[in-house]
Amino acid sequence: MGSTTRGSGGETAGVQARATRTLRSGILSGRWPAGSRLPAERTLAEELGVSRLTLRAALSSLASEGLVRSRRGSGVEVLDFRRHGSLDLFAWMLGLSSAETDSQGTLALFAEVIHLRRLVALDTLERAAARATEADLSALEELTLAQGRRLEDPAAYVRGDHEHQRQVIRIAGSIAVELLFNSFEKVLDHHQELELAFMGPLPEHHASYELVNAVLRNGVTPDLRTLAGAALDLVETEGMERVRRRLGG
Amino acid sequence: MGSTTRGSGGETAGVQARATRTLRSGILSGRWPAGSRLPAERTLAEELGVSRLTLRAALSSLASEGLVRSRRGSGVEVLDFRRHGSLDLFAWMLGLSSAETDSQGTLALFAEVIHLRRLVALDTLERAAARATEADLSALEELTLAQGRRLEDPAAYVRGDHEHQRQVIRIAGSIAVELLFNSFEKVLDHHQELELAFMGPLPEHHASYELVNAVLRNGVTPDLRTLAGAALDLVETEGMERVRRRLGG
DNA sequence: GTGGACAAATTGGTTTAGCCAATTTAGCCT
DNA sequence: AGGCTAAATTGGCTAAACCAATTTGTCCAC
Repeated sequence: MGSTTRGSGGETAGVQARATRTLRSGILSGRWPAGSRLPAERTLAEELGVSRLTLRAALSSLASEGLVRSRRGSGVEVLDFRRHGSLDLFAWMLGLSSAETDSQGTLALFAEVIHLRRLVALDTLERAAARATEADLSALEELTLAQGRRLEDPAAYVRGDHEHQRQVIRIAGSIAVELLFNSFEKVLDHHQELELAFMGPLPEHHASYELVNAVLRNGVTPDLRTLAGAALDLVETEGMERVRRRLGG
Repeated sequence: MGSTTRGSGGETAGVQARATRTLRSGILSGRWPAGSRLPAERTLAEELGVSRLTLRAALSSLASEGLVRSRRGSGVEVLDFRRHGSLDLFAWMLGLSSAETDSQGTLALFAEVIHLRRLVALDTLERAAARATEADLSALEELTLAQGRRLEDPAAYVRGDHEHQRQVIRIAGSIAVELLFNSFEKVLDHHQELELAFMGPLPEHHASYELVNAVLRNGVTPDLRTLAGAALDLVETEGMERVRRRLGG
């Protein structure tokens, strides 16, 4: 037909993606509390200014995220994301608290991810040390060298650091940990400035690669295990202190 | 038709759900390798015998699971789930390897989840011990009593055990760990018989609650920490041995 | 031949309209 | 009241069509 029935105002990218974000925010922020029911599809579609089918595609995504559950004839029930959600939700939750300049909430969520990462780090390092081949080790050292060339490009350095971590995880041979790391990465990607604050000065951070590579090459003795654990605790404490300063001012 | 997959994270038996499962299986099994492109929506819809819009709803779910990415004009790209997937995929991966009677793969995946759970268990227990109130403790003891009444109903016992674990996590106050636990639960729900094998005889398992509750009540000293860690390792080793026997015959 | 501009074909994105199926609700009969 | 039936509500799915971005093919100028 004639003129396009485009919604008023600027659209970002994708009507469906926008609807999904709106609904997800509404659920995570408690606007639609767990146990309640969303408005009927036809109503909700009109409220959001999208067609019913676009709305349904959005609901389909939310359902696979464990946020809602639809039952024919009954309606769309809002689930308790603490019981049914996955870690990927953290990225969105961080986005919310950040938008409201809720530095306390942001800090707490960020700290949880960092802590969880630390919990699996030592075990993963051990397993990697037990399985690393010579080719693995030289590949890691190549990544370390590449990181040295990115000291002036923080964004690239962070990406490279993730790649290094992923490589260690692959050597360790745990698909579960790698998938878990994907969730971490989504969170950290949304708050790169916080991760950079956590890392501290990049030259110092870059030096720490040598330590990791040495551990992987020489294996982990029980004594070294205790030592490495303490070192990781220290990294977490000092890093979060930097993040706190960055957020609190 | 199919067995009714109950509530929580499961999928109902609809046309869209079936299409989603088909596509997800195809991707996870490597039929459509990472980096390749799915057939055009119109083609794929006809192949699967669904309308294009139903197919799109399925693709929408897969996209939010990190399995595919569609770009207008270009097509639907299959992503590398090891780089973009979340832990929730484990439930489906286990479903696949089980269907092919691939007991080796099933065992490896199950072991990974158990191991990951053990990695966060001790830390969570410590945090819970540091924060538990009197009300928390009596609530846990109530759950323990309820478990005693379920010794003859394994399915109910497993659900109750998950509830107990979740309660400890809530006391510990970590949303991240609770969301992680949701992913564990999805996996374990799909293989309840393996979790029951892991647990061993229920009366013995039920006795172990007393230990956990005692630790929560008395706090965790450094000595106790080492001891509890060793105990958890033992539980993992013995439990997986039982699972291995169950699978291997 | 080579390179680039440009049109056509391909492909995902979205809307409208409508029918089917399960659930809920309201009213009726006993 | 209590229980059964029919209507209203609500999600599930399909069809046809058009828009927008990308890719591909073609043709012309050099």
